[in-house]
Amino acid sequence: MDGEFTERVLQVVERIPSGRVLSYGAVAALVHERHRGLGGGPRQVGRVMSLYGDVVPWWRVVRADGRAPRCHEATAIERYRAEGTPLRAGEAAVDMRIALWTPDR
DNA sequence: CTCTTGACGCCGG
DNA sequence: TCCGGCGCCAAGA
Repeated sequence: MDGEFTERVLQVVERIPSGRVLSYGAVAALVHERHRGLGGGPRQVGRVMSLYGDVVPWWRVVRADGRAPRCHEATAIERYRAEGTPLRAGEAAVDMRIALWTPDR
């Protein structure tokens, strides 16, 4: 791949269950939590997704307010409908209070 | 070395 | 809801 940070990010995203999501910030926090000292914030997670997102369920990583990643809303929404991800009524955004994944452990 | 750019986040207006 | 501003930080130019 590219670096350890990239690998850790992809690992986390890979484990997000169908129908659930994580925000960019949450992914960054998880990586940081499991590997103290390994830098990288939400923006770096977004960078990893733009480069290697095609090998993981990238649509399960959304912005903090539940909206899908920029310029990929259409495809993401399709996936949400396909896997039954809870959406906010009348909006093209995930209902974070229900869909936010909390990895056990 | 100094900008500029992002699949971002948060607060305020 | 839609801005604008600031923080963030790696990668390019």
